[in-house]
Amino acid sequence: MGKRSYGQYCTVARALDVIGERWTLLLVRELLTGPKRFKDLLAGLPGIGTNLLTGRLKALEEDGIVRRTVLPPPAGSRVYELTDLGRSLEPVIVELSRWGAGLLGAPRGEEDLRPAWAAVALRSVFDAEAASAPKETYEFRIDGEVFHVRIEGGGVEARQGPADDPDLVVVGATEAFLAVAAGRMRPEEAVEAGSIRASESRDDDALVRCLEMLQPVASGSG
Amino acid sequence: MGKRSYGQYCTVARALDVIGERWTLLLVRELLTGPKRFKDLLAGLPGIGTNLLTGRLKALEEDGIVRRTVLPPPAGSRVYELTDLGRSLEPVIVELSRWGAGLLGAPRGEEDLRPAWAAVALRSVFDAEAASAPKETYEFRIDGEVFHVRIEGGGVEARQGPADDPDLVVVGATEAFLAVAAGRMRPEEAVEAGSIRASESRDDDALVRCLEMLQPVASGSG
DNA sequence: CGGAATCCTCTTCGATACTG
DNA sequence: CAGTATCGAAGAGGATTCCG
Repeated sequence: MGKRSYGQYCTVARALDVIGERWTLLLVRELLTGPKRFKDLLAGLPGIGTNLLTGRLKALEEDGIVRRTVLPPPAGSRVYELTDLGRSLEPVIVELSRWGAGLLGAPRGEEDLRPAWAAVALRSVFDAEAASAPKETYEFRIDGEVFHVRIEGGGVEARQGPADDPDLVVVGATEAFLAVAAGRMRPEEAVEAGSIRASESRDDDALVRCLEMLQPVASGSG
Repeated sequence: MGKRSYGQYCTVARALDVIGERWTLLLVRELLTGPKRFKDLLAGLPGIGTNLLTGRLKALEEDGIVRRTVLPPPAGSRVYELTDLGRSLEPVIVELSRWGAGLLGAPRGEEDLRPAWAAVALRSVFDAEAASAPKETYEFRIDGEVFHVRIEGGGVEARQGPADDPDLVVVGATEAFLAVAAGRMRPEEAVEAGSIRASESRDDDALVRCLEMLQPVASGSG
């Protein structure tokens, strides 16, 4: 069966023909921070069901957005990762994240909460400020999971795993990072309250610079 | 019945909870160029069905993205328009459009084709170059429908209707504009082939500047 | 463990017809 | 025109099972 299409010769419609179905962009979000195994994806997409995940992955593979690979030893696990075309969806996710940040109030009852989602939100906040930022690398330890954000040449990369030689290591809870990224809490508040703290820092200014980049969102988004 | 939600405390998921359903972002695309009546929306979203359009509009109204208004006299028609929150979705549409441009080949058999979609695609191309651009206004007459693009202070606005005092008026066919916006055809080619032409211009350089802004995409997107 | 396939129920979609 | 009502078709989603 051919997939459903809007049947419009339009750039936006064509994009949505490919990545507009339910779960698809969240699947891309999961892969944005690095390759993932099938069961990792299942865990990051609560409620999707194995059949649907299989179907989406197959469609994305056919469209050249996702690729199956085997991780180098000693891992050796079969994983899914984004192709270049898939990674070029990053600006879409970033804008969605920035828009969604304004709608994100307090967690509702029984809503899932994962460290990786805070990493994506942080990435979209830094993205807005990266143009005027110096080259810098931050490591985030969010509820035990480790990510790093590299800011360089106006671009931003957020990936899972530790950074080598980070300028700053920040430790905190998922909800605190999300509250800051969504502009619900000023970064200094979070630091003062102890829900976010610098654990290692190359120089004292690194934390200040990091917080300054997170700052504009708090005031900017209405 | 509450609407379906991913149930994730995540900025991206929250955005998709609101605008992730089928047709919703295309509906926003339609309103991006200005207020529209119900039947205009139906015409711009072939295949949607009246019940679904009604439902989507109602949901968007409840979420503060769309507002019902009456156009000032002599029009006096009931229309739907974007709120500020709705308009802030523009970056999302722009990025989707830029991503989709790379996938947009030649029109497939029986695909719909509307002038307004070319206007949206043009807007997303200009958006990338607006930061370094001077203040300028272009009027586009696409298969008889009139739009204008205003570039000012790094921002871009694309709306339906004529511009007052445009620096340049460009006339052409929908498909030609889309081919250029998608990078399938270099702007000078389109001009040489006569499928796009300047009908009025404040100075001779206006067309050159306009084409230069359209140029980088042709080479940039694979 | 990593997935694919099946079954069943529910919701949503999409097209048409109908009403204020 | 601007919607509501209706109904068959398609997709979502949860459980379970099978296979390598």
